Amino acid sequence: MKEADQLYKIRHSLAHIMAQAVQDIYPNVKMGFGPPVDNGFYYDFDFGDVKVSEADLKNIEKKMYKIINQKQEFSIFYKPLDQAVEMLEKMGQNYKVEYARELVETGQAENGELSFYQNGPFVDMCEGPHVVQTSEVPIKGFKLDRISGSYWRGDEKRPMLTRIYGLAFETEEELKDYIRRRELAMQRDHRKLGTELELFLIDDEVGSGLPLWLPKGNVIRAELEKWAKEVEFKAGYHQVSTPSITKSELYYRSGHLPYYKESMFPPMALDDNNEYYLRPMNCPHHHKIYGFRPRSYRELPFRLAEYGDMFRYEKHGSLSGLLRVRAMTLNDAHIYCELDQVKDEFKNVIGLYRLYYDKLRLGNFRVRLSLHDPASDKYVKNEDMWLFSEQIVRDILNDAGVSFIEEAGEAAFYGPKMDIQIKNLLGREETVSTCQLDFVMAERFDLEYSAKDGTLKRPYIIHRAPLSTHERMISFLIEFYGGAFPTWMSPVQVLLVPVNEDCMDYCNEIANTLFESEFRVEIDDSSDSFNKKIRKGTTQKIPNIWIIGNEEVSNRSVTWRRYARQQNQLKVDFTSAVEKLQFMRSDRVMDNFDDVEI
RNA sequence: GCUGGCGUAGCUCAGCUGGUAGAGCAGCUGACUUGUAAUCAGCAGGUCACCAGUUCAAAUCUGGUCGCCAGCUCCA
Repeated sequence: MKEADQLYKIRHSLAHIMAQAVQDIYPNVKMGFGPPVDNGFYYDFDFGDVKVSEADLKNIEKKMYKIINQKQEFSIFYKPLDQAVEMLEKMGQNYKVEYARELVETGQAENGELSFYQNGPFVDMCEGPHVVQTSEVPIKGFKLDRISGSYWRGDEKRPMLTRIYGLAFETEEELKDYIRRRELAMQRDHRKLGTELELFLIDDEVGSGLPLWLPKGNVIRAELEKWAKEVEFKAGYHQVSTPSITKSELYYRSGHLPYYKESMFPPMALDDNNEYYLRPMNCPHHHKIYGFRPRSYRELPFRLAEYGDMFRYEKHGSLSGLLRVRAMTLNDAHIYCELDQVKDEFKNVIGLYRLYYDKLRLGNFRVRLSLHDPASDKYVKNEDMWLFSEQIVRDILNDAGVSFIEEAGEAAFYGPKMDIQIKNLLGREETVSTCQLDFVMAERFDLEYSAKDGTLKRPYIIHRAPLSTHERMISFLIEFYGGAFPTWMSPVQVLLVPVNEDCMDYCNEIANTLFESEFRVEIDDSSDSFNKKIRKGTTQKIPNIWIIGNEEVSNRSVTWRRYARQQNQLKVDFTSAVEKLQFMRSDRVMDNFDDVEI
């Protein structure tokens, strides 16, 4: 959506019209920002002591219809700062005054003049553009959606305003279509599917953000771990295991205390006069393994991998299903290497990302080069090192042909990152995977190696987690696959459905054979009807249903009904059916997609 | 943590303006043994999130606590 687009103008104009309607109903309201966004627009208001809730939206909408029908024209005028401030103050718009001053101070106002848009009696400081007349706004193409809080200027220390979101499209059809799509998307919500498919559980008595993985959900974790271990073995990683708890000293050394304290659970005091913390990250433990004895350059790159459990104290309101949790297991590894190895190692990690993402068919992401912010005290103070290592990562990404955007203030406190950002089905964007270049911890932990020239040098450290945490990765996979996993990851790989009792012997024989080959197989020998069994297996999104009737018994075959291709069943003899299944497992075939043949 | 909303059986939900709870699915039992998405019947399931208060009477009204949802802040 570009500024010149009609849709942009419509949404932007609707924000004004909504503010106008709100001001009409609540004359003392103060306005914050009101921009167009992806699906519509929003406007932030300070209602003072008046409580406004979703029940009030209808009323505001009605007012908006009236304004639109009055065919008011949008006109622009300009004022220098002092006159603008005077006018805004007279209007009681103190938030706008603050912003006007800032625009002029930072030179964002052209010729020091601020632009205002007026339609009817309503005036708002604004860059535009807008539609010419309110009649251009499709009266059935918008709908006030929801209401929420939002800090002024996104700063939690400043007042909380009330944000009203509206949906807006060029036609009523598009609006309805959007709402329909959103409802459909809700069916794939990982929290809903997690319960329906018995993947995980979050229990109040255990605690918010502390998921319990049910037997079926744990299969998915186990399969990802198995895969990661194979891949990491081939890539020269060593697997290690370290405890989830540590003394505070480790975190004073690493700098997590105090840098990271607010994201950590409070310490446990024990009678040995030490404080113990649940670990929020695995890195320090791995650094200790590196530092266990003197290292030689011959050992580098030295790669330590662990699916490590971590615990972070996330603010209550930000927890969400498996997407944001307080206990998680990270596909973690640390690569200790020389400076001239950094490039190759980082590129190899990018190779791993590509392997995993291609296989899982995760294509809808963006890559972010996360840089430090010199103005923030969140980061280790060493500007030269920051610029140096940021340039290394930038060069690597360019060399590897990765397209990315750069963002300041998103780095880890100890180094720049390459982050993979994915949007979930509600449109919330999160970092799934991250790869970080660390120029700080080696010194903090006094990590060294004997270089070829006999001197002691500090290794560089690459932190990487291509498969993310199980929690976040699996939440994306559930939503992306709609709960239908490929055979190799699926909690139940084959469901046998006998047509009648005479088929049971053959069914049991098949089940035993598959079980002996360590396939997850079930027989539906319940007294349900045949149709019901098919339905049950399908709603559980089991990838393969094998139907066994008299015909299959007599020629030792199976009728193979794939979840992804329910209309195209295969008749396969038993021996080759097992062979196919073996291949689907060993090759990790993504048979949950209907373009995949088996 | 902040703003707003919500909280009834395992799940999805009904229960009008206060008169101490109901359905479908799931579960259990029995009958039916079925060729591609719900066979029939019966049984069992809830201190209506929790704690106070108002009232003769609270799932319903008020306050608080906890939890969930959306957004903000923060982050894998």
